[in-house]
Amino acid sequence: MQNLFKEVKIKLQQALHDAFNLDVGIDQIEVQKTSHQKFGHLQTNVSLKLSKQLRLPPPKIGQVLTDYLSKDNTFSKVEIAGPGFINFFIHPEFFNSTLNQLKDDPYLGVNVMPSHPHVVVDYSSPNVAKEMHVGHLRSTIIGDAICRFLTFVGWDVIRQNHIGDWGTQFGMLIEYIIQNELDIKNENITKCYQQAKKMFDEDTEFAKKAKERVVMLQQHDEKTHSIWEKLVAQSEQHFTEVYEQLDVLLGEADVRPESFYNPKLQPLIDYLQKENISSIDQGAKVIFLDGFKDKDNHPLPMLIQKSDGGFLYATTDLAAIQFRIETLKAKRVVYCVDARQQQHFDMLFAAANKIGWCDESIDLNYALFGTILGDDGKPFKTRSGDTVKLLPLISKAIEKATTIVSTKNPSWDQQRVNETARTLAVASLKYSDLCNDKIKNYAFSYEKMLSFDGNTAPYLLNAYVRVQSLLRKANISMDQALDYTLNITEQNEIQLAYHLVLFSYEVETISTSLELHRMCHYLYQLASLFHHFYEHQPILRAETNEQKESRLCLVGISSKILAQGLNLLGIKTLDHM
RNA sequence: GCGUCCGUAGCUCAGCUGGAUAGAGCAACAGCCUUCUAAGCUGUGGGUCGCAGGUUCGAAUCCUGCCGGACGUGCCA
Repeated sequence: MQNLFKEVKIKLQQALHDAFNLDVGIDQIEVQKTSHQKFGHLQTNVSLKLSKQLRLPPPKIGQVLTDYLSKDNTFSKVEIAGPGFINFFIHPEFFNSTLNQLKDDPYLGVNVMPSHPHVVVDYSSPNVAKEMHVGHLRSTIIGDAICRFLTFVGWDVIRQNHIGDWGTQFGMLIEYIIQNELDIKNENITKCYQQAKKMFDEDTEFAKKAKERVVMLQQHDEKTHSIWEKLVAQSEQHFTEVYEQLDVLLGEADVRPESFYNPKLQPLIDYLQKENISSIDQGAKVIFLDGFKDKDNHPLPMLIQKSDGGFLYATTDLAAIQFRIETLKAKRVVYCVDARQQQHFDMLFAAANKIGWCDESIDLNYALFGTILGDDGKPFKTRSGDTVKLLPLISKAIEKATTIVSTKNPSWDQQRVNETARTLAVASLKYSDLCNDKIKNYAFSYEKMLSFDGNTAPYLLNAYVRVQSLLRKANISMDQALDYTLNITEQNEIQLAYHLVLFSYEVETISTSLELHRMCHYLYQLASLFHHFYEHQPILRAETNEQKESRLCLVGISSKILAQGLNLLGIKTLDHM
């Protein structure tokens, strides 16, 4: 099924050919939504664009095209307007037939890729021996939604959780644990880590031992390695708990930690040296890349091995990108990372190109996001200035949602309240993060995200709940509603139907651009149009049975698309609230 | 200094590859529940799109230069 824009473009292409003997590429024809209902549904500016080429004034071109296209029964009206726009009014019959087809399509009109190329999505990436905190929230939520979109349109998605489980910090932590004879099962590892860090900075003797411990870890010293393994296992348990709480897809199979790449680093460095891709500068091994400058305007290289022989995060990222391209056969790689890392990844991609791992057919990209801010406009912290841990943050959202749900439904038992509140809280956390352009910083607020007014998860879920309630009252399932024949006639039915037809276009656009907030705005608009329709058209009390069935069908399609859209964002729906 | 990103209503934000009179929500005010969940709907007020040029039939959008803010800028990640 073509999306509506493309369908109209093809018609225009044909019209230009027939009327002016002019062949124009489909990509050069612009068709867009009108800015105003009174201008119809779609408009094109081709007559303005082609005026010079055809050596005719825009209104003249517009008139010819309008006469030609008026015969097409897709449109109820085609008119020229303003300086030469052509406005298209779509015939309700078109919406009826399109939606009657779409309702049985599991992909809801979305064009699914015929082949299933591999895409690697790198996201979440917490660190072992540290609790997950607010800094991991956006990567986890955004990455999860991206995976869901890409899977839906046909990519073979390979999730990669690049866990930080290696490096000097483990030397000091393990040394601290051994010296104090601690059993890590009974310890707060975050506190141990802070203590170890403090000693490392203050006590030179301890620092020396910690550095020796790093070497022992790398050499697989049995005692050292077994403590490390326990630390990793304990942390992974914590990560799993967070992922379950957030309903994200990440599991143990998606973990590919830094330590996995460790054996590959020295051979990689040797290879790059041998091939003269890297060089030695100021005692360190580096790759010089065009276009990167330091603060003195000198060439800024990517540092891949320190002068003491140690590796850096660029080294591991380099090994990882090679693995993803060569072993995982990725045709596309998406890094869901903080915008502050942009330059690092620009260098990484440039290096991958320079080394020759990828050609133009491989799309290396990032989904950059801004910082979560508190009420004060500064990075979100606790009152005492500490980083906000994820589990308490989720708990607090659930707690606030519980109050809201139990107030509204005093007769519900505790379990029902808890389950509903959990879904509502997680939906709110995710939606408030996803609904703004991700490159921008955003202000975190429990009150706003849990509000039923405006562009929020509760508002959308409520629209869905009203639909479910309606279907219960009609005593039919959603599938039964979809079996009815759609036959819309009223203005607010047409507005809603028009919006529903555009779902496929939105999904396809987002799968390329990764502008997840577009889906939020699409769904918000869908919910508004639905509420509008619901308030103004009787459904169960429609005048005729045919009208009632048509409206139930429209309700069914609306709810199906609403649920699918939310699902792509990683948000679960509710039947009652 | 250089680089990246951001600047749209009092507040939080949309505005896609340039298109007609720049849109939502919150907050403020005024209406609508014997009638499908009023956690909803309807209406009113509120703007030199940071500033100045340029390109264009046409600029919030593209280009250049400023102003303001955030971040980055070789041995942390």
